[in-house]
Amino acid sequence: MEMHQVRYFLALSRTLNFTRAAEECHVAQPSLTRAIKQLEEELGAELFRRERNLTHLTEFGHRMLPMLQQCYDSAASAKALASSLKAGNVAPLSIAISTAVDLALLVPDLTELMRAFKGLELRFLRGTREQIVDWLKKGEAEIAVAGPLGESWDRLDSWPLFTERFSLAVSAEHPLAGRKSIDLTELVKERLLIRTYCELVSEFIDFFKSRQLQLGICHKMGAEPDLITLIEANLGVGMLPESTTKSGRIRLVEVEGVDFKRTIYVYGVAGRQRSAAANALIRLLRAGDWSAHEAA
Amino acid sequence: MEMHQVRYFLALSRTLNFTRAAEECHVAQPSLTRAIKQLEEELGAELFRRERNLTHLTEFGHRMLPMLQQCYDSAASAKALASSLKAGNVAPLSIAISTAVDLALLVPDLTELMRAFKGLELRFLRGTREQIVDWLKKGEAEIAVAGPLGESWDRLDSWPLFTERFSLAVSAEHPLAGRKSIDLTELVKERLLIRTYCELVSEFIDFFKSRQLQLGICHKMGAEPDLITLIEANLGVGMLPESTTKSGRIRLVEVEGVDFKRTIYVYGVAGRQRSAAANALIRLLRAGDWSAHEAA
DNA sequence: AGAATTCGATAGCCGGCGGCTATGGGGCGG
DNA sequence: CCGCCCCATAGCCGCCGGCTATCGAATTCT
Repeated sequence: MEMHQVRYFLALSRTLNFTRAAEECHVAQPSLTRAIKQLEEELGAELFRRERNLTHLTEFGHRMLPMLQQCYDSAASAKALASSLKAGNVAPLSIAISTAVDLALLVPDLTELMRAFKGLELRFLRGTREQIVDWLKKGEAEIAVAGPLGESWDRLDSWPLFTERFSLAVSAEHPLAGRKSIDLTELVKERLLIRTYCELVSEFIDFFKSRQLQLGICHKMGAEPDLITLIEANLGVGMLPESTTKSGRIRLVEVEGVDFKRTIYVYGVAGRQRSAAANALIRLLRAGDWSAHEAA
Repeated sequence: MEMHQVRYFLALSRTLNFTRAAEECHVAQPSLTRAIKQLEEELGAELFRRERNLTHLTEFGHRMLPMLQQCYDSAASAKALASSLKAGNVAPLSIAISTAVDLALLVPDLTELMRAFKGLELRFLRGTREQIVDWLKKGEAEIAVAGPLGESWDRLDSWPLFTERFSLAVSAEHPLAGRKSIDLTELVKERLLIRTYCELVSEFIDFFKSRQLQLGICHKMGAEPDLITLIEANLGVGMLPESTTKSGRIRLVEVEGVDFKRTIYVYGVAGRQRSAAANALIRLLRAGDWSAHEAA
């Protein structure tokens, strides 16, 4: 079954006249006649009853009409959507963001971006390092914002934005809440909430091992807001990057002897064309003022 | 946009590998490559991002996928339905029946027909003489059962079934109910219900005119059951063919001097192939025993 | 009745398009 | 480093869908 046969069939089912249907399709009448014949042969039954001025669809043709109509319509709407996409340029911008990065960091630049690209549609993908690299590879995300993604893929274009310190976050009701700083050994006694989604989590664990320190009971958290909730409820404490938005019911405490830092990067894929919006966002992020978070 | 391009596109969007998609479609890889290129050119944007083992749909390709899938699916289901129709032979039989003919007349033969053609689907069209001829012309009905359709179309194949008399039907409460026969002049004083849908209605009117008789107030009825209802309610009387099914609350009275008859025919269209079921029904009807209705 | 018109089918020609093979080039893995 | 995998390109060939011309039959007009 070929598309032109479907087109001719639909025209003929409207006009019920081979000559006029052919005109409508801008072909000669014998071409249309032959196409209909072929279609009938392929389907195994007559579609039309030819009777000069009484030509009409057979019962069989009647049954075929809706499906062939749908076939043609969906092809037509595909073309229509294609040209509307090209005209309106409504290509959405997909951004992968590490679960360990606070979206609030991007808000000012996203606001600016939306001002520049009216009607731009954003799509946010949240996940771990592995997922982010996968999304970039498969083109499901055009750019990504995350901590270090390692050497997992050499086609990553990366631009550092800023480097920030971690510090201990505790509930306002927590015994340590009033302290300005504590010692590393004090931390071990606490119920520490592990940010399993953090790019540096394995380095973090290794850090304790290298100091011969045994961590106590830890909850493994899968999302930053969940972690914040538990800290607020005083069910644990957590080492949080300073850029993370924290509520008023949380206090920050410096931990002596821990000089843990992370760098946030914006990533793209080398050798892959990016949309104008994606390039603009990269430019905005790189030009942004990150001094509020920058470690001394 | 051609069907093979759509087919190749769908295969490629599954495999994400030009070589394997080509194998799936049983064509050489360059053929598929070219087809995809053409499709992309027609739609005005790239459908795939070619990256060896990371080849994937672009955002644009993602948007096109559902519609092209639907396009292909509906073509496929058209073919599927076609072969299932051919195998199961479930072509419905469309029968046009005059509003003036009681369906009960056909019931015995229809019962027999259904026994012979298990799973046969019937479609009944009810209408006036003009509608019936139109349905036959346009192929919307394969056969028809009605009174005389006139010389309106010379391609009508017609077979008479029986000829029957008309007589006067009145309510059991009507003054004439007890009478065996009345004179034509008595009829004129009654409120006569006119069967506008009857093939013989104009002949009927002409009959009165030719006798110089002025009809009184008449209701114009559009359907036989409505007419029966009004007679039962004693809101009028009607000249009904004897084959019409009447309830127990209706009495028949002969009208002297009126020898009005109608013949019921089964019709087909000359030079048009009929389904086996249609031919069988014609045969059944012609072979039927109509003596119960036949005028003396 | 005869002429003109309409409508679909047929015959036959031609060019383009979709099929193929062979091959190139570039990136990835052993 | 070699070989393989994957896609693109070049170029050839045969089919298929386009066309014109024409016919036959049925319908309409004169």
